[in-house]
Amino acid sequence: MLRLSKLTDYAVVVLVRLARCDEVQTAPGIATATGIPEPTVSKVLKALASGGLVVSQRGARGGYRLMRSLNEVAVSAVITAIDGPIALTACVEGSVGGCEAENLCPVRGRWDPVNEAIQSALSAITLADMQEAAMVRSFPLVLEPARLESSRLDPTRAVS
Amino acid sequence: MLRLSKLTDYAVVVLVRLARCDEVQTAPGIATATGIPEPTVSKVLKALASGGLVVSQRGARGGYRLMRSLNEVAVSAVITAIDGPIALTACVEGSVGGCEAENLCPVRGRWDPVNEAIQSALSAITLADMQEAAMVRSFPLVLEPARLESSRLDPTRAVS
DNA sequence: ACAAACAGGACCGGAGGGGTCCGCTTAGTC
DNA sequence: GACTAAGCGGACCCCTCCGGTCCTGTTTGT
Repeated sequence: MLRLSKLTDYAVVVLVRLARCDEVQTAPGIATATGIPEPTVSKVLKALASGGLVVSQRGARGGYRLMRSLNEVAVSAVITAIDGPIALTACVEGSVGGCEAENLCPVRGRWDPVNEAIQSALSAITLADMQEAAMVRSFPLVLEPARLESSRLDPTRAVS
Repeated sequence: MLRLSKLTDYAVVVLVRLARCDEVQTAPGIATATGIPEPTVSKVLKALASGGLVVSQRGARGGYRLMRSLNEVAVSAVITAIDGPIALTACVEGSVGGCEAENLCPVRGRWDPVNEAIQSALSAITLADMQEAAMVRSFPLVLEPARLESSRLDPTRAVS
């Protein structure tokens, strides 16, 4: 299913929310504004901060602020910040020298072109593009009358 | 991490193995040839058969045969056969009307362009491409002396 | 000094996937 | 026609990972 972690989804919401003004916004404030639980918002923001997508202001009256504007942030950057490096992992990931038949295994390196293709695809899409896509979905009555309803109820609204 | 299921990885190995000859090959035979446990090979082949990537011959002297040649099979087809539709799922997948703030939620539809980009990227790569990439990795001494070793030991050999 | 807010880690519960097994059906072979 | 090799479909378990929460610092404005 090529599942993307839900945290990454939250990250996009938080980043878009952060783009609404230039001043710092607190994690509790974003939580109430977006409906995402506060601890989760905090967790997401920490990851985004360490990923260089937002800057944090500690102490009282602190909060977070966008580092770059939305059209300068690629989706790949968000995914990398939340989920780590983008990779369709082959074999057992994280196990150092775990596969005993490494030399015989015909899989080694096989997914590299796929990884590169996905990487370039995700680098070409910015958060501004995603925001625009969401905007389109906000006016389904005009553009695509049947789409909102079907997509809301159909969990298989996948691309393929 | 954009994790891809290990079963899909196995599927590629199995398909490449199947491409070695036109005659039917049994699941136990492929299991011994690839080192993948026999029940798992069987499971993968079942999924590939229902996905139309291989055809099965039942009964004694039965087995599996490729439906199309490797350069006619896109990676997206394999992923779809094993893992289901390709989608970076937003919100809670499978829950019908689970999100109570659907109209307010700014996420709805946001990932659509990303899904489409990934879909097109995966459709452009065939198993023949992956096989070729694996072949390059088979001669690291000539092409890239340091690559085999580093990639073998480094679980973070991701694209980004 | 106090309080508000971030930082960093520990922790837990549930869902999903890897992997296995079993009974059934099909179809060559002797 | 019986036997057997092989696929078919499903049930099942265990383990890992992720979502989500919490707690204890540390920083900094008031």
